Amino acid sequence: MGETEMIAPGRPDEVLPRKASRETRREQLIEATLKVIAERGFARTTMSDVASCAGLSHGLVNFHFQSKERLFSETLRYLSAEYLLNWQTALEAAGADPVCQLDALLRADFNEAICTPIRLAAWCAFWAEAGSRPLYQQQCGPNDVTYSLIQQAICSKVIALGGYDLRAERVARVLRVTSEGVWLDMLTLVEPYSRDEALTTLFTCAASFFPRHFSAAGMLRQ
Amino acid sequence: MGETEMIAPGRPDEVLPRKASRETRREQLIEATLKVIAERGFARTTMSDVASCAGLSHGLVNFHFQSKERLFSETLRYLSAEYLLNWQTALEAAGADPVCQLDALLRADFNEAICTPIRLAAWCAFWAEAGSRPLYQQQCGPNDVTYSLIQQAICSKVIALGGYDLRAERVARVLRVTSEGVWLDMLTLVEPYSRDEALTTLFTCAASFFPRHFSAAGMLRQ
DNA sequence: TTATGTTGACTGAATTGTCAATCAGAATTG
DNA sequence: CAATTCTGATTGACAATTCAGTCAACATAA
Repeated sequence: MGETEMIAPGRPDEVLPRKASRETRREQLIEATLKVIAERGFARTTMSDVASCAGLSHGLVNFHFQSKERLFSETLRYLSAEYLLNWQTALEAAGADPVCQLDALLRADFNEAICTPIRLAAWCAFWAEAGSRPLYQQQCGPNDVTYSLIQQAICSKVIALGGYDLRAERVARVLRVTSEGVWLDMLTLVEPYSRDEALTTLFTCAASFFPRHFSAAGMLRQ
Repeated sequence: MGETEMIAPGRPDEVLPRKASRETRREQLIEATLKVIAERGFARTTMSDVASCAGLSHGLVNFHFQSKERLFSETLRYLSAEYLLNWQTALEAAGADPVCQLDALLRADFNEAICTPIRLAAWCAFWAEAGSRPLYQQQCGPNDVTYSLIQQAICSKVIALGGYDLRAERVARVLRVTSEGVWLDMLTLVEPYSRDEALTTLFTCAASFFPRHFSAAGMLRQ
């Protein structure tokens, strides 16, 4: 009887039932993929690594995803969707004030849930492959464009509101790449700084564009 | 006389002598490695790809470099040294004025010789592997630290000179990551902008920190 | 029973690193 | 100046390994 497959009670997240639903397994394997990419790099990530990281057998990966290519593709889609949901949720919670919205958007990138070493490394790995495979553009192109447009629109409003003499497109671009850049620092620097310092750096940048609305600590009370 | 070594006139760089010196071959193979990494991505770069891209046989790669790992290591060292030389040369030519120095440093990253699609893609590939291998820190760590310190020192001088109320460390960091970020954009964006627009974006950032010394077009005449 | 998730051994293909044979060019000699 | 030797770069076949993808057998929940 079930004796052989006794699941230790009290850790439902660690030990999954022997047979899990399709969606559960897929997500489990995708999380394992992110982990392995972060630990071993894209080039040395094998299907067996992913399977054993998830505590499953090799064959299952090809059962749930049809190929390695698809596994990576779905992993990127997952990462991109998560990122999208994160900033859109933050934005909705910020209300109608453009300054609050920009503040929320900038903070969103440093949310504990998505600004983790594993996710940072995975993002960078996918960026690196962007040039040689259509994968990145396919999965992230539209999301990236949406993000840029929204951010630019918000910057436009802040510029109009404060009477600043700035080009929204470039300001938005600087803020976006600064955010990406401090992420990268956490990967490449020998002595990385904290997430707090990263966020402060980003706000230092925002404050220099919008000195009457932001400081290095974030938005100013109006 | 040298008759036997007649190189077809007009293309001394294309047709190499059948037997070339150690250094020449190594450089040729490293350039091929950069090209292949850019075209096919790190994960799908094989020794045979590199060899055939250089127009040489497979075995030669292992003859000149001992292993694939070493080939990548030497390639990164080459890239890093080239980058170092580029900004140091630009800095020396800029003279003693801190504003001129900062202008030169920012422009250096967009030098035609090093800001090419191939090199951009290769850098990003190495960044992606930075987390999982000691390779990046070994080859680039010291150079990166040197760059940061110099840039920070120059920013300090500009801040003092102009009486700005800014923290040099963070300003330098923002400028550095903005430069990296617009590089990345050229790789990941569906419709990348020009190198000119990239440089203008960087100067927009500098101008917001140092409005009395920089504009979106570069340093201002004093 | 039946559906379907799961396993692990197996296969074929790709790839890294090795090596003996080859060959171009420089040095040496006649 | 030509013939010869010598050095070391170059080649391509080969062995050993690794890995993606397949599949028949098995397990489990309904």
